Amino acid sequence: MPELPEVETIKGDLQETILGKKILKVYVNDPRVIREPAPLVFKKSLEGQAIKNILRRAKLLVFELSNGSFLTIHLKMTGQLVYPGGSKKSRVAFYLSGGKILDFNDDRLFGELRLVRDWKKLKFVQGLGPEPFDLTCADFKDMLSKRKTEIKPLLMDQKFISGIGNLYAAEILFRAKIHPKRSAQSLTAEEKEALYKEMKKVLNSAIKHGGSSVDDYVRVSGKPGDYVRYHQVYGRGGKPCFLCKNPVKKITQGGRGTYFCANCQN
DNA sequence: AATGGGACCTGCGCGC
DNA sequence: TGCGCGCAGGTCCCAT
Repeated sequence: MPELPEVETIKGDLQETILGKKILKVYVNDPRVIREPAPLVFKKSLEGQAIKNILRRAKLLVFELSNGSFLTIHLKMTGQLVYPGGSKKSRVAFYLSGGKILDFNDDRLFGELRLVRDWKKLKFVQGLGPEPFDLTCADFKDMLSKRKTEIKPLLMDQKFISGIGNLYAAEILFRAKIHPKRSAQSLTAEEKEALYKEMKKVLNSAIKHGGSSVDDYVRVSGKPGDYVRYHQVYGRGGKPCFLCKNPVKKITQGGRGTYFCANCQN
């Protein structure tokens, strides 16, 4: 599940491999992933464009093209970008200058590709909350004080703060020793500060280790990210907590699985 | 504002 | 061996 660290890793990988290359041909093998414009227009408009820049906002990748338009890619759950590619299973194949192929793979077809004039005008982008690394601790504390909702779903709310998903919300809360069902505004000043610090630490460390390869996520090279070995709770239901040895619990919050240690997180 | 559910999808692991 | 089922979670959308 690509979250901020995975998408940031992919951005870096792409910058090292395909930045400046020209898109010669686009093969849309499954039109369902092309959200706008119509798949044939998407293909024809992209062909001939060079990739001038690659950005990330929240979990969205943005390619700036030579004619000033933007290709946006949201990997959602199972999307992958692989280079050099050439898989028969690719949903979209981009033939690049230099003779190699960039594959967009996506088993579950949740991914979304768009070609737009101005990516910042996308409704999804307009609704995004601040990037975790753009926030001061004071801002963050203030934002938390105004919300009564449970802290874990709130961390995953892209309108509140952008880039954190189910996996990193669990890991951050464990390290901050905060129970996932606590109301945001019930947190003490110390807890809010711990949450802010651990949020940045976890995200930075995950980026440094190339993200977490659970399920389908791989780096652009096809190799896994390394951060799974630092996971404390995610995916460890029933296994002993690394700190206190009590079994890690799994509950459902907002329809999503939440892993936590009921002894260490209060 | 908050909360809960369904929808979009497919691959996987489970029980039988 | 194979079948049916539930589950995985990012985002949108609707209902309450």
